[in-house]
This record gives sequence, C-alpha cells and structure tokens, in this order.
Amino acid sequence: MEAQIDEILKKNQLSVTGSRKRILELFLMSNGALAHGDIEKKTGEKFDRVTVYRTLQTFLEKGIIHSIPTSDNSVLYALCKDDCTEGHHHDNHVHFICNKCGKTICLADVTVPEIKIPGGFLPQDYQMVVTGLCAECR
Amino acid sequence: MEAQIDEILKKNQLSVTGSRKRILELFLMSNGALAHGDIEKKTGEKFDRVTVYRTLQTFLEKGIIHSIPTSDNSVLYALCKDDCTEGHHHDNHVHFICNKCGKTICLADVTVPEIKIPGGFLPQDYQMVVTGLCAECR
DNA sequence: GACTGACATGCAACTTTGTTGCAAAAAGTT
DNA sequence: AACTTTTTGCAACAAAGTTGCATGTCAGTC
Repeated sequence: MEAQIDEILKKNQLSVTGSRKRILELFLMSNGALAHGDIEKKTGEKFDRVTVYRTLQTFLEKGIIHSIPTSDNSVLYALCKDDCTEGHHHDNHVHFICNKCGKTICLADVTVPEIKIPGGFLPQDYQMVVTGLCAECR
Repeated sequence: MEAQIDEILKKNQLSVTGSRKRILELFLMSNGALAHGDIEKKTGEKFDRVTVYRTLQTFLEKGIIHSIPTSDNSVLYALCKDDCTEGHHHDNHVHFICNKCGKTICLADVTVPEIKIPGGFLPQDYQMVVTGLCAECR
C-alpha cells in the first residue's frame, strides 16, 4: 500500500507529502467515490481545509482522480483508471449512486453507451449517473 | 404566456404570487437551463435571495422543474415536460453542456439509453450528461 | 368587497463551502 | 548540511445555502 501510494505520486511528479499520502490512501481503501466533506471528516484535525481542497485540485489536474456529477449537486471524486493521463480522462464507466446510503460506486464494467447527438453539437465527453438502491440497501 | 403561467401554478395547487410568476416566466422564455445565480441576476432586486431558493425548492417538489448534474458541480434547473408528476420525474432526455459558453441545453429528442446494470443494484433513474461544443461555439 | 385562515415573503443572523495572499515549514536536490 | 522549490497552515474573505420569525399577500367564504 505504502509503496503503491508513493509510486502513484512519483509517477505524476508530485512530492510525497503527508496529506497527499493520507488522501490517496483514503481513495485506495474506499472503492467508491468520496465527497470533499467525507475526506475532511476522515482526515480529522490532521490537515487544514485548504490543504484538502488543494490536494484534490492537484489530483484532478494530474488525472489521478476524476469528479462525478451528481443529481443533488454535491462534488464527488473517485480514482481514475491507469489509462487516465493529464488533461484527458478516459473515464467512460457508469456511476451508481444509492438513494439510501448515499454511497457512490463506480461500475467499472459498465461503459457509457455512445449515443447519437443532433448535428451541430460536437460531443467530447459522455457521463452517465444511475441512481437507485445498492445491493446492501435494497 | 400569462395564462400559461397561471395554469401551471394552479395545476400544481400553488398560490399565484409575484415571484413564482416571474421565475416561471424566466424558465418559459429561456429554453435552456438556468442556474440559481442566473435567476437572481435576472429578477434583479425584485425578490429576496431566500424567496428564489424557496420557489425553486417548491417547483422541484411539484415536478415543475428538475435539477441537472453538471461536470463543474454548479446547480442547474430546467422545466420539466408535462408528464412529470410530483415525486417522480420522467425526465429521460440527455443534457448537453457547452465547454465554451457554459450553456446547458436539453436534448429533448435524445432519450437516455437503458443500460444493463449488474445484479444486486436496483436502478431507479438514469441521467446522462454530454459535454462538448454547442453549435454556436464550435 | 371585506374578513379570515393558510401560505408566501422578507429580513436578519447564521452555517457551510470554497477562494486568495502570504509567511512558515517541509520536501527534493546538490 | 545548505539551498531552492513546493506545499502547508493561518487568517481573512467571498459565495452559497439555511433557519426562525414577524409581516404581508393569496384564496376562499360570507
């Protein structure tokens, strides 16, 4: 785990610091998505609010994590797959949000279908969010 | 227009007030989606911030408008089609967000494809957002 | 059209969420 | 170990959203 975290940071030319290690660890442990608030709560008093914001920002820019749009407009982040590179994401799987427990799960095996868009529009990215009940809550 | 607005409000058992009429009018005029901020700006000094929040909340509950998830996590609202009823929305069209001008457009003709979800999950609602360049910006 | 109960609004105060500038601290480099 | 660059924490701020309560407005009834 330690080694994996270091590797990810170094691969992205980021210095290895306490907050980055801790936040990355949180993402690796939870196989769902995390809201900013979750991260703040789980790191407790350890890091400043601002640091969490900036760390997430950095991870986003480097393509380590991606953000997920939700219907209630909270901000969610999840780890990217390996083939995400800086700038452009290949994060074409569907996200599932449970209406009961609120957890967000990446359905890594379900790819977003490419749909037909009316002429005139130039689509660049497709995102799909399914809400409902997860296996534990139904 | 006047008559249409009154009808919508009465159909939903809402009293016809100045703010509701004005905000509903804004939605009817713009055929795209509106952010809370847009509405506040366009109504000017006329209504209190709180009133705008509460009016949108009410419209959401009654199924007059629906919220749209965006990639940058701002809150967007758009008018629902007629077959939206209180509680449950049948808002199964795709939303397009332009990366340049930021406008959100409802692609009313493009329906969200029903995809296969792994067993265990109980899907209730599908939402799809496409980002890219709109006709004017490309 | 005036009366009345129910609902909507405005105000104030507050919480939560996100941002910016800058000095101190820690990381990476030689 | 000394130096440079990056990251962090603090403080102050800005924006976004919420809550309680007194006042005002609406819809229905007489």
